[in-house]
Amino acid sequence: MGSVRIATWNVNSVKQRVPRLLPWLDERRPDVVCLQETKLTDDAFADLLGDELADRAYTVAVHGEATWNGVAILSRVGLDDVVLGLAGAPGFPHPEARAVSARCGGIRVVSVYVPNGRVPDSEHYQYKLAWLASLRELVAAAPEATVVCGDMNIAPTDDDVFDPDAYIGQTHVTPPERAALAELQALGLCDVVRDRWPNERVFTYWDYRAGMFHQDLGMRIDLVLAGATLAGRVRAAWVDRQARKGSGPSDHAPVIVDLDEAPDGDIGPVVPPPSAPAARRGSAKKLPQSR
DNA sequence: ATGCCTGAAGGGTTCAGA
Repeated sequence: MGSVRIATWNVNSVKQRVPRLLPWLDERRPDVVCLQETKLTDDAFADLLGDELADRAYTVAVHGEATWNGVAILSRVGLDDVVLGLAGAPGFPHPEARAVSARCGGIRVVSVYVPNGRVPDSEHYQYKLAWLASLRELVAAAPEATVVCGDMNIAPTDDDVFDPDAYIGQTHVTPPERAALAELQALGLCDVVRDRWPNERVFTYWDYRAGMFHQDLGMRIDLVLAGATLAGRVRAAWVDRQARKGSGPSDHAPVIVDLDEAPDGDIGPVVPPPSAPAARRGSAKKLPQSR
């Protein structure tokens, strides 16, 4: 197996994102792509993208539903042992399409869309925590060669939001959520983007409203969490901000990680991404307010 | 003061997102 490029992207409706997704695949040429918020049934996904993805040599594992949620894995380095959903995970009230995993090029890849939580201490927030506990159980079986990719809906630390004060009392930053994420990482998973950019301002999500992207007022909630044998192979790890620009973007940017070939080979030099994120903090700014 | 954008379903408006 040669080097492998793994990407994850919450596309916020694959149907709306086709004009951005296909050119992005052609430009970035990822080997494995984890998608979230596809918002399509599996049949609709196949009708919409089956031919386009086959033309690009991708095999696909989809786990979707109408209207909301939906995850997928695209791979051109093999795709087997597909598992739909998360065994034992709670529903709200019924199981939702928030996880799919497959073995791609010898790597156990998990694409996840963690529940939002809505409001701390709500039923949905409890659902989020319980769902994360189930995810931990799944990963615990074999964390070393596993990579969990997706929209975690948790900012790991205060450095992962543009202004911690703006998030007081909000989901995504509460101690129980961060503890659940830390427990997942305690299985041996590395947050490879933060490890690569320990002191940089790095976000993956910016609200559509109020010019938040233009001002770089965002959050880092889309993560690539790699098991030890994979984390040691990371050559590059970066957020593809270009995909958040222009017309008709998702509100999330893709995260791209390149792994060196051969687990027993030498680790190559760390190559910077095309554009390193700027090291600066935004001024105080309120969040767009909920109704 | 404000759901400030966007997407989806469904129906002329509402919910969800983070």
